[in-house]
Amino acid sequence: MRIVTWNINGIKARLLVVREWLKQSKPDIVALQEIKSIDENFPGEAFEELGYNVQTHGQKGFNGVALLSRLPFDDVSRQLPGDASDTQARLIEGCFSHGSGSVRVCNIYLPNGNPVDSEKFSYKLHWMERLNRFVADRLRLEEPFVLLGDFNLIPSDLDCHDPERWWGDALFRSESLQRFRHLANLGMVDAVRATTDSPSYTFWDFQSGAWRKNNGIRIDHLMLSPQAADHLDSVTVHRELRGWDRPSDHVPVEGTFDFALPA
DNA sequence: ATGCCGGGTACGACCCGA
Repeated sequence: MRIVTWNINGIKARLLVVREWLKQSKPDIVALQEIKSIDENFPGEAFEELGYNVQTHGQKGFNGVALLSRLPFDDVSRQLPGDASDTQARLIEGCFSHGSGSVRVCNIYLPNGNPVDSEKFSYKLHWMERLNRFVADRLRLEEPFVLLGDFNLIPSDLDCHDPERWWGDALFRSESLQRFRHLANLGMVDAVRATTDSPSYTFWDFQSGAWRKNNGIRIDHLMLSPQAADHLDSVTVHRELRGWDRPSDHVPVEGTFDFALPA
């Protein structure tokens, strides 16, 4: 089973590119972030035509996440628990059966948090604390659980072309990293770092020729429960898509799992 | 280079992203 995360930076602007890649690559489950669309305007039929079931958690103008799946949804939930006043659409989770069991896939668009002297940064830190409590609950289920998406977080110097330039940014500073590392301490495995020591950037800014200079960062992640990590075969960062016409600034990151085999 | 691009809303600039 192939499970993908991809921040598409606007479904309206990216529909042709996303459809073309899905036709070529045919992944099983796709987690999209920054759809920048309300549910009613999301072009679900364009993906149903390609064989996908579609669930969205949209918002006008900004944010918004969606799940596409060849497998039917057994269950869907939206919003991160822990703050009823939070109206930003940043999480959607689906459960799927695959013959020999089930997998839970949680798609997140973690807040950026800049500038760090604003309430945006405290919102990010509180969001991460809520996420950690949510993941701790999920891990008690002791089932295959894939937490994936745009984490807006650079895990280490290795994940950054120019660490000195980024250090201190909301994506790469101690308060953010401390909360991200808590996920690993709970037992969640970074799928890319479990399988490679190469930098594996997932984002290159539109500005300043960042792609041409390979001035990238790794901020889109698949984090796996032990029961999911035991079935991980490989991870692919589809960096070639950054060179397509009208690309997103992020590229798809894909995990391949063999859920047919016993752990 | 805390906005150089690119996308959103809405139709003229302004907000937002990482």
